[in-house]
Amino acid sequence: MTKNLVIVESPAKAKTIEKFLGKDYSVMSSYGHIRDLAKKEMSINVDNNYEPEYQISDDKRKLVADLQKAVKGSDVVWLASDEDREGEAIAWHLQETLNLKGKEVHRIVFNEITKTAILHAIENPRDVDMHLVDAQQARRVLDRLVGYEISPILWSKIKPALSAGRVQSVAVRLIVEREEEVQNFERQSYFRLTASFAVPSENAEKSLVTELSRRFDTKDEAEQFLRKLTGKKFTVNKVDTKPVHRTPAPPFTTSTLQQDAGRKLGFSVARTMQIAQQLYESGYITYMRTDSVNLSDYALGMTADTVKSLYGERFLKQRRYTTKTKGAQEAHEAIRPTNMANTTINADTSQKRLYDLIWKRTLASQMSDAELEKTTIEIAIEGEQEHFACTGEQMLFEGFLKVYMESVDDEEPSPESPENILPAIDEGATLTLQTAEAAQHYTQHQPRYSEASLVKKLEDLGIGRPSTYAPTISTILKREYVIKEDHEPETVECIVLTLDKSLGVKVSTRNEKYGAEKGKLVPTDIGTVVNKFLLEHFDEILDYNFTATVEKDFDEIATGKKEWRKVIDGFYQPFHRNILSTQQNSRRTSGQRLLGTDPKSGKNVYAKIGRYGTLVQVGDTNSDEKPRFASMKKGQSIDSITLEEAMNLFELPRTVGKFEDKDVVVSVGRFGPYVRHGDKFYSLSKADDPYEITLDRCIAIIKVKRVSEAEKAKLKDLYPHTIGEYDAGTITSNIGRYGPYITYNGENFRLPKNFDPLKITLDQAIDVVKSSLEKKSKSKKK
DNA sequence: CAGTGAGCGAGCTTCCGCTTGACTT
Repeated sequence: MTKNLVIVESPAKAKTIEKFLGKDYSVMSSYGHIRDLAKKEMSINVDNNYEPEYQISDDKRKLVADLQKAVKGSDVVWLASDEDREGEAIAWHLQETLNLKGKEVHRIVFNEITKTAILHAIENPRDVDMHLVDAQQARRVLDRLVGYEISPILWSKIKPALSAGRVQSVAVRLIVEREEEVQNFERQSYFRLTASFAVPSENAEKSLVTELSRRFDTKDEAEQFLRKLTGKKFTVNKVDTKPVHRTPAPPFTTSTLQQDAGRKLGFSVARTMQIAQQLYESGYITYMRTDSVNLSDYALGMTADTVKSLYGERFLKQRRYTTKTKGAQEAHEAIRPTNMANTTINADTSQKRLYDLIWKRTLASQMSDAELEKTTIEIAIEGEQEHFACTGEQMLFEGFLKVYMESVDDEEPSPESPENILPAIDEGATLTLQTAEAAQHYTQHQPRYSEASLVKKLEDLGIGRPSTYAPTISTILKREYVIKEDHEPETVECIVLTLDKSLGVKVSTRNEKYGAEKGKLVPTDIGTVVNKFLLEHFDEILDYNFTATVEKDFDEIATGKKEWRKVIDGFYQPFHRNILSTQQNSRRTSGQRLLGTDPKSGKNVYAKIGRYGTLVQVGDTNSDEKPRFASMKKGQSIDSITLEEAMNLFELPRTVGKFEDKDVVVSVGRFGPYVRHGDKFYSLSKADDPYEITLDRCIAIIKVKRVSEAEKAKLKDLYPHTIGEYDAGTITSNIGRYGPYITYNGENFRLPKNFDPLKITLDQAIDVVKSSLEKKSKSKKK
């Protein structure tokens, strides 16, 4: 009997596939890449034709040993990693690493996890495609060269531990440039003229709210026009009705799921991915890292059945979507429920909500267009070129809108509500003007990027992959290139001109709110300075088209038209010369700004980036006397800090007084504001201001901390608490860093939430031990 | 855990893309 070993990338996939194949097949997972360039150094031998030095990743050693063992006991090995560049490389690394000599080795691919697809794949094996592997090697080597050669320049020229890369540096650039636009934006005022007309109808009079076809720049123009309306004749000169269709959005990809979950559920990109992972592992949805909008035949059939049974044939329209995304690799299907018959699932609230979104989007993608009737009414004004107009929509057939409406980003106008029915009206009818007003409005700046809209932009540029969108955001946040910020709305007084039949034009004001934004990405000083430095010296890498350009080369490597080492050499030679000259010739950059002179000493005061963050400095660096330094507070920035604010920073550390014969000193440290009393430190609460806090308040803080410490010490005396004796010895309870736990026979078991570690009975404790041991043995079997 | 920032020099930091599991006190 032939023994077969199939290796896939994901363990959840392995589990599913194992069911489809017979006893002769065992399926294991590689958990993604098993080998990579060593982390420590460049690990690319530039002088030896860019030979990469690969190393089994630390966390994969045991796995590789297990795989090797499995290979030994098999006759045929099937490398079934994903059908894309990275998947091909994984297959090759497996081939290189596992001892496959004497074994029959095949490369197989399937992008649909069904029995038919897998059996078909096994009947059509091939060899590892070295051209595709080389394209991946080129990608990997390029990214390492860029990241590991530019980053050290930043350490020496700006600040240690900074980083640069093909993806992250462009992400930061987008955010910096958007912020510049926002800061340079000057809002323009304009006047919108609206009027309502009485429309006679059977029962009661109805109103028709319309807007003038022209907007005015100034109040005078608006007022003039408004005045002209009195006594004019208004005639309906056009009632235009035409059918419109709306088409559903394609099924979710990683990027569109992140966007929709962000807008509709308020999830961060990372949270969406975490919950999607849980849904995937529970078998509720297909793979969540994908750039494909494609649905398998199986999924199409299943979704069609669901549409028919829930809404009937009339609502069904089968559609196949094709991707327009740059550089998409489409190794997986779109994100969809594994079983459309699961209209809802048994899970926690977040999982349910995300699943619901995926289910609805999938269903809607296979439903009929919504059919609407769009009506435009135009009302001519006697003797004027301008006219009033309004549009309405009436739903004739809901179609997919029955289940799902795609949300849009805040940069786009929100979709009109599908139902806005206008009163019946005839062309040529004369209408009576009810009210008219001209209201001032202001133009608004472009919205700042949210996590999800940044992902969308990166995807449009072809930068980054589904598996890296979330990590990229966390990297630029971790480096403190950008922060997430809320922006309070600004209240602006707007002029409102109302036409009053007897009195003419009445002037009043109305407050409007502008510029409110939540959870948007904003660059920090470091982000801005690093971006400027990179643009000045490495504009090629920061170019929005850099990735697209190198991807073309990678494609040519993949088709065998180019040799990967030559492509890399063509890039590296000039790049490395630039690295050397930048290191040699560029000056240290600190983003320094002169704020003014210290009123006391007359010395210069600067704001700049230092080794540990942004700071203010009094006195010149090269003068005889050592300058004084103070760290900036959270929320302050080089661009916006004033001289006065800067000088205030020097009031710390501040001696507030004496307590028990020891100095009480207030300051701000690495971990926030604190009080020091002798050699003991006490954190200040958020409400306490280190510049204002009194001695009494400091003493109170010290005393409270002492009491709580004493209580903790007392509590500690109670532990370890003896619960009782069992088979192998005493069971005790304790409280550790991660909450209450019990110890038995040298092993620790976490205590479920509803148990009090001091009151738990012996029987309950034994239960906890037993059930934990059961769980452990189960997971071991897996 | 609660400093620092110049300069000296040790030793450290860093990329993108593929995948999940951790198990402490």
